[in-house]
Amino acid sequence: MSEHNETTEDQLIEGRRSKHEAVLSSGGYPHRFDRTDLAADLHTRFNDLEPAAVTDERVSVAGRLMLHRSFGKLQFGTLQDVSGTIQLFVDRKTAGRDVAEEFATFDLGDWIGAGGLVMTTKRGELSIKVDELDLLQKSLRPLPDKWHGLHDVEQRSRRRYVDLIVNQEARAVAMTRAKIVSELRDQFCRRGFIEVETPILLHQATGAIARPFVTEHNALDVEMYLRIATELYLKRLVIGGMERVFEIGRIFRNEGIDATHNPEFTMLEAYQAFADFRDIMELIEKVFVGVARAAGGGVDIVYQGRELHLGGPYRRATLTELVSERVGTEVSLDTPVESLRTHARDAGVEYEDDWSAARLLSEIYEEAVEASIWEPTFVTHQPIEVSPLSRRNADDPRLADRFELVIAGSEYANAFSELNDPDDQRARFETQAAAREAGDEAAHPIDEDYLLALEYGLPPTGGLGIGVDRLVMLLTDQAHIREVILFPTLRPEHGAAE
RNA sequence: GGGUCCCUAGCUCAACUGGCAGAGCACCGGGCUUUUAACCCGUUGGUUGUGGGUUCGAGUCCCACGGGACCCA
Repeated sequence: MSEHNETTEDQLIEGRRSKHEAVLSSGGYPHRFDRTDLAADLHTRFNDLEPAAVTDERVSVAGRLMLHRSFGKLQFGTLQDVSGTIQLFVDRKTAGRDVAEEFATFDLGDWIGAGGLVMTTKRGELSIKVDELDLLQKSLRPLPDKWHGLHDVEQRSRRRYVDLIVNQEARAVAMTRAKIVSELRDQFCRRGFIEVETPILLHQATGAIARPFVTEHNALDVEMYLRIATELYLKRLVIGGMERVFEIGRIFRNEGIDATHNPEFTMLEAYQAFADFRDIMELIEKVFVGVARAAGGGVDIVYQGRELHLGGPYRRATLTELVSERVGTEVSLDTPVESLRTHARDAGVEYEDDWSAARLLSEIYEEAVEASIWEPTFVTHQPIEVSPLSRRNADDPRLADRFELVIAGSEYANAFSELNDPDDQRARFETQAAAREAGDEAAHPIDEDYLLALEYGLPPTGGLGIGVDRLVMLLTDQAHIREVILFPTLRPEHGAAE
């Protein structure tokens, strides 16, 4: 058909485009297509069909043409739909010349619809004996290598649609993520939690210790911030009497990008009135078991080549216990700072001279302990200094009734008995504000409106936050967050504007 | 922010210490009635990320820029 045989990308596109234009000038593409079956359903339904069988079952399927094999008068195609693949069998003799010739003009990647009888080949491959074909939409661009697919990590992220077309793994992760999120929602709804939506665009970024994205509202002529947590709004709702609330939402933190951080990520936060942090531990154990099952792997999984057990109960250990284990001797907030400095040094942890015992302990934990925890562990009773929104422990007010759930060396959940004393909360905010004054941009600002709300009374409440992306990584055995986010944040492709 | 490495055909990858840019897939042409990444035969396809420099000669060496990967902070 073409007089020149050039095959740069433009020319590959040109060949497809001329077929496309031929379709347009002869009436165009169908606006819809009646499909009777998904590929996967056909495989289930005709599982028992013996080789070389032809049924009288007429079906129609639709999807993308992924492979094409031609034998002169016989053609085979692999059609991929959302559920999987099914083979198309085109016999010039039975399908007719028109159908056979049309099929031969299709390019890999084209969206097609096909109708015919269900059959199996001599080798037993379930197929459709095609006698009707529709080209639903041409793909003007060639697909990546049919065997190697698309490997380039950057292109897989930038053109996720291509990744999804050619890489089965990418599709599986996306599907599993959807199941996980759906199961999370279900787990909380089933327990009487009400799903809510709180603002993303705020006058103050509160509820966590992180740098926000800044934007502006034109009509109000004010600077605004994208939320860094949903925490304080959800607690306002508990104050309002919505005793159990949760939100699964996008959170934005203006920080670096690495294997476990994307500037926008998904967090689930839930708050339960009349519960404390110990109740929340039990809740999380149940939720994680349910979610692991929904993800299809069960509670005993393998993450990055190593076994991991998500069936509870999980180990509970205080932060000071874990640090004591690490340094080989009993330490606590009462250990002299000198001695903690020595332990820090021995553990290779750098510190500043003005750090308190609390700060030294949490630093040793973060730098020298957390990464070595493998099986799920509730690390409890963080110092108050690093927990500005947590309730104090009744026995030792220097500690928070708080925990982090650590699995495979990273944090999957953060939870606590919520601080509901408005005066203590004000004092904590003021401490944070002082740190902010001293140059710590990420320190928590004072949220006067939240303090006002607290004065109306927050009942004793347990709350939690779960990093959904990391949970998906865990359950899909992915080492990088970009693999579980369909469109991860990237630099603009052709350099930054300006 | 610091360090190391990578960018070659649409895709996946080659090209010894600087010496004629190549293969497989895809595409195009031919053959083939049960293939499974079909196979066989024959073509075609390149501003080696961009811009400079060194050199008789640069994919290869140097500099800058763009994008990416990994490690560290």
